Amino acid sequence: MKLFKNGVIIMDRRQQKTRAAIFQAFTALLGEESYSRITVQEIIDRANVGRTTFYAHFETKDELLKALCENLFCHIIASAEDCSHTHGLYCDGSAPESIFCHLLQHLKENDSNVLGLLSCESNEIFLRFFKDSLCELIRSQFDMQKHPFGRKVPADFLVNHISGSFVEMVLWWIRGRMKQTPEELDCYFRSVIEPVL
Amino acid sequence: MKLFKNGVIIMDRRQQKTRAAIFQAFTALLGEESYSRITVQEIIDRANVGRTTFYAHFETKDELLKALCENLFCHIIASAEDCSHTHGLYCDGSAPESIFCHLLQHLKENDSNVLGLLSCESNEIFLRFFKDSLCELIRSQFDMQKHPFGRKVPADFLVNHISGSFVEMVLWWIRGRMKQTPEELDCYFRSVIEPVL
DNA sequence: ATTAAAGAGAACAAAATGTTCGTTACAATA
DNA sequence: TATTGTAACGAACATTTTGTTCTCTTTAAT
Repeated sequence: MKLFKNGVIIMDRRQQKTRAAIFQAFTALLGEESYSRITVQEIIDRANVGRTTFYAHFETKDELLKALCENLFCHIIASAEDCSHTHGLYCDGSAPESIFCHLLQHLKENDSNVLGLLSCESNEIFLRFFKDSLCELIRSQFDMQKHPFGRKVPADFLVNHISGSFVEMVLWWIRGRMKQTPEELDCYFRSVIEPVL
Repeated sequence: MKLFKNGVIIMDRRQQKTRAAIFQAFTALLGEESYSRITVQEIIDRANVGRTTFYAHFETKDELLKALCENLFCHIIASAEDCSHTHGLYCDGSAPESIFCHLLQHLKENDSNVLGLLSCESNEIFLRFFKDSLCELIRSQFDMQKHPFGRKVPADFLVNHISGSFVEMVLWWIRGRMKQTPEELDCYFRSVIEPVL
């Protein structure tokens, strides 16, 4: 099914196409009904691929979901990592280009319809995935810093607090139809996070 | 199916039993496999009720889930509401009996196995439900208070931030095998929340 | 003791799952 | 360009799950 070359996975152009078609169909369906109600039949009908083809790519619906998550967040997190290398987490209070602002802007652009998935009926799954990625990102940046709360509160707790708050904020933003700009949101976030950094 | 008396629902003792049996079986199954993999057949086998009986109580598996959530959190939130009436949200910084500490202690006691559900594979569903209940509770307490952030950050944002942070903390606590006492956790939470109140 | 309702259990159609074929179409090589 | 491997097709299939419809029995409330 998959060919390996120099350690990286090379995909047949056909595979890429069907994979993309399945992802797209699945994403669209998630906007229409809850995850548990979506059937493989619906997916392959919309994606216009054969039944066998689907099962050749994904063992189950759950696997498809997982693969979609990985696809989605690896991009957004990678670009945030890039950003954090040059600017750091929140070292200087006045940095206009924080990771968080960067992430929010990235979300606003909404490539590959992350927002659609984060606001669909079954968004909890994506939220958890998003948060897990975020935790890793923040942790890698965090232990570099010395924080005054060092003894009072464990660093692990703080990493979770920051990631969790951010994800919950994004959810709040989306549910409120995204009336605020990324910059406004970033300002809110700094207000509640910087006092504890 | 259901009899009404003075506006409240009165249940036949038989109904109560089967309902309880179904809830219990469902809860146990959620600890063993993911929600999407659980079948109605498994539930009725474990609960030892007939197929017809199940569908007389719940239209779908999703409805059962929803009913379970409502059952779970109405108790825990009601007792927290009680507590908040006497002590307020976080008015005085040294109150040993905050809503949050109360909630954590309540969770620690773990009646009706809330912790099991919050740590099972499909816990996202319960988390959202928990957070929604919490948001309402905090909102009802919050707008009574005057907070210094009044202009800088919307109250709505703060309510979401507090509820969200709390839920994320509980999740972190459970995932870390609950090594901290409710009092320790409450202390952590105050450290990150009181600066923004 | 009477009555109304709930559960058991079997049987059923319809839908969804997951697998196995042989055949066709295409993509990456030489 | 010809060759070769393999992805996709599609039809057919057994199996599982769903949701409904019966009849009959048991139980709770009064």
